[in-house]
This record gives sequence, C-alpha cells and structure tokens, in this order.
Amino acid sequence: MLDIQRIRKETDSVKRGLESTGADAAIIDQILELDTQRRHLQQEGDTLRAQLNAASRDIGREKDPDARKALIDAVSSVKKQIKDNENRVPEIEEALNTLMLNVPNVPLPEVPLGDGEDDNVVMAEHGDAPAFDFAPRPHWEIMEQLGIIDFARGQKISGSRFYVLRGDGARLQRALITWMLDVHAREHGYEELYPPAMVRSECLYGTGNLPKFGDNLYRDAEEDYWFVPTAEVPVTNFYRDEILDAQALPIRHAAYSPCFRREKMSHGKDTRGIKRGHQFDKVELVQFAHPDTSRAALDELTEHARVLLERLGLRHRLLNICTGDLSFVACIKFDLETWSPGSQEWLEVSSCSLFGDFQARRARIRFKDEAGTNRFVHTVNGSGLALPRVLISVIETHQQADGSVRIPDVLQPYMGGQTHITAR
RNA sequence: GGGGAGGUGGCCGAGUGGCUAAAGGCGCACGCUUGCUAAGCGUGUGUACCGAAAGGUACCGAGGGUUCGAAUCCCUCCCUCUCCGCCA
Repeated sequence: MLDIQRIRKETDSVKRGLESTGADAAIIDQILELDTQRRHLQQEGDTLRAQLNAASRDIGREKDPDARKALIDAVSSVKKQIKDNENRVPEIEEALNTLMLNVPNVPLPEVPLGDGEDDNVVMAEHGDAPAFDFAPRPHWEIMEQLGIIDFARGQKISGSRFYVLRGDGARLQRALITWMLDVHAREHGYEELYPPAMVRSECLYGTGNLPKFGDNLYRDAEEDYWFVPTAEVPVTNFYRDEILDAQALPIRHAAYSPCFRREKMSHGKDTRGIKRGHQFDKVELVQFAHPDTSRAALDELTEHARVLLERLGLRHRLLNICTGDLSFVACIKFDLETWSPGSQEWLEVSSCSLFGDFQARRARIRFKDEAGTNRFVHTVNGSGLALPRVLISVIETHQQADGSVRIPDVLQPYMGGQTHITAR
C-alpha cells in the first residue's frame, strides 16, 4: 500500500511511476477525490463530537433536574448530525481502502523502463554453458530413467502437474533444502524459521497477494485458512502488528516451506517435467531492513541466493526486471535464472525484491527509530532457492553420458558421501 | 468436541456510568544528587487521523446496542489460558 500522504504530495511522480508499469494512473485521481471527501467528513464529525463531549461534561456538572433536562434536549440535534455523519463515513472509507489496496507499488527510478519480460536487462552472467559430448536430455527423461521420479503415480494420486520424487530424487531435493538452509543460517546470518503453510487471509493482504491475486491461491472451503504460495507470506507476517527495535534491524529469516499455487493463468505452459507444479518446495529469504539501508539489503540478499547457484556449479544470470514486468508489490526486482541444458531454457529460480514500506504498511510492521518515532520497516525477500527448478538444472547440468547424474560436491555430504545417482 | 477463567498502555496491574488516555508499580529517557553502600530525588514517557498552528477526534480484544455521557451496562463474535475427551 502506498502512503496516502505521498499520493497527495507527489501526485505526478506517483502517476508517472504507475504508468511506467502499465497500470492505469486514473485510480490516483479517484483516490484523491475520496481522500478529500473523507477528510472533510472527518473534520465535520470531529467538530460535532467535540460539541457533544463538551455538552456532556456540562450535563454531568449540572445538578438541577430542569436545567439538566434542557441541556439534554439541546444536544439532540448534535446527536442527529453525528449520526448522519457516521452513516456517510463507512462507504467512503471502504471505497478508499479498496482502491488503496489495489494500487501497485511505484518502481524506483533505477528500474529499467520496459513493457514486458523481453525488456528485462541482463546484468550479469556467471559460468559457461556446460559442454557435452552427447545430446543433453531434459530432466524428465533422465529422472524417469533413473527411477527417481514417478509422474504417472503422481497424476493418479493428485492429477496433472503432480509427481512423486522417489529414492535418490527425493533425497537429492532434501539434501538441497538442508544445504541451502545451512548456508543461509550459518554463513549468511539468517535465523531459520519453520512457519505454518496455512495462514489467515489477513496475512495475504499484508504481503499483497490479496485482494488482487486470490484466484492463484488455494483455500479451505469452511474456514479462513489459505495455503501459502510462498513462505514469504508467513515469514513477513511473523512481525505483523509489531514495533521492532531499530538496533535489531536488519532482521534476517530463512524458511523452508511447501508452496501451493493454482497456476490457473498458465494452463498449457510448462506442462512437462517439474518446472511448474501446484505444489513445490522452496527456501525463502526475508529481511526486515531500515529504510536507509534497504536498497543495499536487496543486493546482499540477491548475492546470498546467487552464490548457491555458483556453488552448485550451475550456469546462471542476473536480470534487472523492467517496469512492465515488475510484480504488484515490488519497487525493484532482480531475478536469478539458471540454465537448463536439456530443456534449453533459462529457469527462474529466484525473484529478489525490495518492497519499500509497501508490505510493512499493509502488515503494520514498524520500528522505533533513533528519534523515538515509529516508522515502517522495509521488507526485502527472495527465493534462496526454489527447489524443483534447481533440481532441474542440477540434473540436466550434471548429467553424464551413461545416464547417471553427478552430485555436486557441496551436496555430497548431505547424500552420505554419494557421488552419483545411478539407475537402480 | 465439552466444562471453567480471562482479554486495559513496552510489561505488571487498578479501575463498574461523568473531570480517566486511563491510578500505582516496573521499565525506559533526560536532569539533579553522590555520605543513607550500582543507591536517592525530580521531570517526562501510548498510537492513529485531521489541522499551518492552537487544538480536536478516535482507540481499554473486535463489532453492534443502551445513554446527554461507557474501559465501566447489554448482545454477538474472536482470541488466550486451563480441566476433560480425541490424536500424529
């Protein structure tokens, strides 16, 4: 959510920012109109209530029954006006609030202008494309042949876009999760959390998934429980409605969780393999940062995610996401993509975003600054990393001519010293 | 799922219709003191919104109601704790 004060004071730059993302800036004018009405109503109501309060004090002091009666009668018209005023307020406030919740974040000036993903800027490429003296195969072939995945039974159990990892496939994913969490917790300064995978809707408003993106979420039919699309949701809301110590910032948390997404929008896309499922696993990094250092925190967090790819020996690149491809909540975003030589495509394995106070304002996460003033923190997060796609890249990158897969050195201790996955 | 207790400021804890934003204590901040043993004394210390300011309004789990006036009375809901049942 944007700061209404900012919308009032910097109307033009906010509008320009929104337009650069492809959003319709007309919503800003509607907001300002309602905001004016709201303030007018509030002033009117405050004045009336001040009158009533003063009158009530007088009545309390008046002992003479007749004089008292007269005073009470006199205040009735004020009461009626207050009622009228109160009747008009909710409509305006709800309309205003709805609009505010639907305004996306405004990009930072450094975000490259563009209409869509084709305009994203490649900032860095790391590692060479792996060389093969045979035709590299896609992961679904390799994994099936090794017997470490079962698509058919996954579909039998749960339907399309579900699969079962088995044997060394399941173990490899588990090794990746553990290793990544260990790196973040032991080397990068993140406290590990294991959060709920089901949350109340309020959490999703906090992170910005609701109200606009509810149709990509699964939810309980009877109660207000929603399945998280990412650990970002519970972890960000860990501090909802709290006031943190300035000295405690930045707070860093890493969390593993399963993630659930309907993927309604991408029906026919990515149907082969494990690139896009309704359920997948992910390690998420979240930082709660001081506004003065949040931009640097984004670079730091991005590097924390990137270095994992390097250590896994995967070719990867860093993208600066353009205005037109920015997510609803981000004011700047870097994607990490890793190369999958079998499927011959770049896979997004992490989106690292700075949200400014956009989420903190929705979730009311504040800190007490040096002057003792409560201010909203800035939130930063990114995957570190998304499992299925890292798994794809590991398997396709480290596949061998004989159909086996070499296990990256860093993961071998997590696989009991095993160096290769071979057919059973 | 059934029974009992309770939700007040950073924390503890008063407060049962009016001058209570809310006693007192703790904590914290600033100042003073340094012959009553790392102690004493004083002052200050919630949030949000509107307003140039003065100031005003709202908030004592949430929502609604009664009343000139509610933290205090009534209704509904939520949550926490606890005893019982069930259970990975």
